[in-house]
Amino acid sequence: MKLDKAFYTREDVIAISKDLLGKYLVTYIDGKLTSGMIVETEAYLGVEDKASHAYGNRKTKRTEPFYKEGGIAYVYMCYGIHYLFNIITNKADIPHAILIRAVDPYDGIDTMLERRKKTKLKPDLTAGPGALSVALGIKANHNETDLSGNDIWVEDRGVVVKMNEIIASPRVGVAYAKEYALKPWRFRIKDNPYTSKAR
DNA sequence: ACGAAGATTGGCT
DNA sequence: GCCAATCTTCGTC
Repeated sequence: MKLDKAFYTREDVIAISKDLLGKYLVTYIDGKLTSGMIVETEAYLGVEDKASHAYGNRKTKRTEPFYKEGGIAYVYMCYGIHYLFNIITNKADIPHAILIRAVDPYDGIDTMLERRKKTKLKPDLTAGPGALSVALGIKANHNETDLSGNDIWVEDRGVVVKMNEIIASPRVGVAYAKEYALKPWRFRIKDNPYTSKAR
């Protein structure tokens, strides 16, 4: 069943990041249903987190979604090429976000292969935030999409991920964030082949 | 196999 | 201008 608003508006973004592991990210875009089980997430703690776009309550056009109530998508372009899909959490004006880094393909694998211009199902189909967005058809116009709508949502399909199957590690690509670069706010499911390269 | 570089937009120093 | 929450391609070993 679809996760409701109450799931996203909780205050503990780290707990939500862990809870999202094993849930299914589903999109219905361009008339095609695609989905995958979330296997890797990263928490961004907003105001106090130097790696976050919303560090220090930074407010720009780009960061506007951060200040809305949890349960919407934040899609932004990185390196001018890739769209990264994030979920905004917590209440309005508290800029927490969770980056979805990898999913394990489930529904609509043919569609995902087509979008990624691949012919064979390999672990790189949806490993990595940029690849995942392409596979699921997520683009810039999906920024601020309400996750209780019918375009993008997250479902609980009864998969249980045990605590000892969750690996916490430092985030990548955020060395500039000083002490926050080392915080173990990246979560993945142990031994899942779709998590992006181990570090 | 692995490492280096390129693509390209937005926001900050 | 420069750098970023990245991925792919190309060159070399």
